[in-house]
Amino acid sequence: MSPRNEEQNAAIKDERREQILSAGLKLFATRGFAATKISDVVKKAGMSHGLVYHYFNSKEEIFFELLKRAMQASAESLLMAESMPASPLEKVRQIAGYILGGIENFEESAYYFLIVSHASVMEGMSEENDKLLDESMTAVQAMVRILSAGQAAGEVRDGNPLGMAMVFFAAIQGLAMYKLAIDGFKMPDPEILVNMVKKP
Amino acid sequence: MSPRNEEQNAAIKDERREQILSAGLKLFATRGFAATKISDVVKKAGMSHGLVYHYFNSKEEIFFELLKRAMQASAESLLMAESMPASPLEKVRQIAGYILGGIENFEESAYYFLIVSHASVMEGMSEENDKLLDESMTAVQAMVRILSAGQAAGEVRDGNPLGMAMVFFAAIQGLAMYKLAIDGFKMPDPEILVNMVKKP
DNA sequence: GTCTATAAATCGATAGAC
DNA sequence: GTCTATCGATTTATAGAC
Repeated sequence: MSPRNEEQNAAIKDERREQILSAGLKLFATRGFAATKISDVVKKAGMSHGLVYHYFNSKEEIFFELLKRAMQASAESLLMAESMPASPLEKVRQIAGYILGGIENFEESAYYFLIVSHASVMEGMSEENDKLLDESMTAVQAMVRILSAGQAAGEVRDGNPLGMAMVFFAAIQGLAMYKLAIDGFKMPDPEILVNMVKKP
Repeated sequence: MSPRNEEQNAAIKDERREQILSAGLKLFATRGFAATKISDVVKKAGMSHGLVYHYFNSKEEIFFELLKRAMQASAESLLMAESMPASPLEKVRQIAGYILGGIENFEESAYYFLIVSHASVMEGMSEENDKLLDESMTAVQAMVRILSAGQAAGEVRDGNPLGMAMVFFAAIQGLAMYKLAIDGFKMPDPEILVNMVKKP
């Protein structure tokens, strides 16, 4: 029988890593870092204890990789929405609809939002973690730019755009939490978030 | 030397319990239940390991007592605001200002909000815990009544009052998290939350 | 590459002295 | 009422066989 070549090994390696990350995503999101046991990840990923440590050096490393992806995903989707050909208020509407829709349908996005939430309140983590958290401001800054443009266009209320952006994301994080915590919770109309910033 | 009487013992007992609860409040709020070690509580409360277990039977019992207080406090303050002689929209304004002000000044209220957040995403806890969580709907229901009255009075936007109430509380929970997580974070203008429900 | 068995460290909780 | 010492269970991480 022929030995596996390097490409096949690399493919297996990627697949196993994704299995672990996929299992970790849901567990870390719903239970938090400390409350998630490696044995939970092992069980959900359907592999042995030792194999997880063959692909990741520690529990924190798994969480850290997920956090990195969460940051990148949120920053990218915000920057993409910002670059769309639409009015500022319409961009806000699209962003709200996109994110709340993703959470409602239990897509990965909901879990990623909660990963960020948990990371925010974790203290004493690696310096790299804190560095990543700073990057989370990319999405906030994009929203601030959109709201400022909306104010210039007379579509968005007067007031501090940063304050509005923070309330916007705070509400989304809180709603993501409710979605996981409250059985049968239905996401509210995204237009409620739009109304918050829409000029009367 | 005279022995302590029962009243003095009861006073000591109350004081020690409060020390433990006060330490636990901040730790559970900022780190979550699983990530908070009894040794952390011991250190912060300034007493021995064994003494904590003299006053509480388990780590969960400490958390549970705090959750009970959090639920009662939020329900009471909402019901009190509801009974005030003011227009529905003005009640919303007062509630938003009161809660955000409390969080801004790092009063206990911020920690209590996060206790509820953590309890929401904890699974496999005691049945009593779940029962308490149901009671958290008292505050939501009060807000729904206020918003409905506001709609009848033409002060509040049309739309599902429950959805607005959930976004309202979700935003507050998210902001409480930011306050603890982000160094130097300033609470936004409560009027942003009022704008969300105010009829144009 | 994958698994089982186990080491090493941590943590919640208890026992018993003062 | 309070403390120190320790048990017992759990959990992260590693070692070594296949």
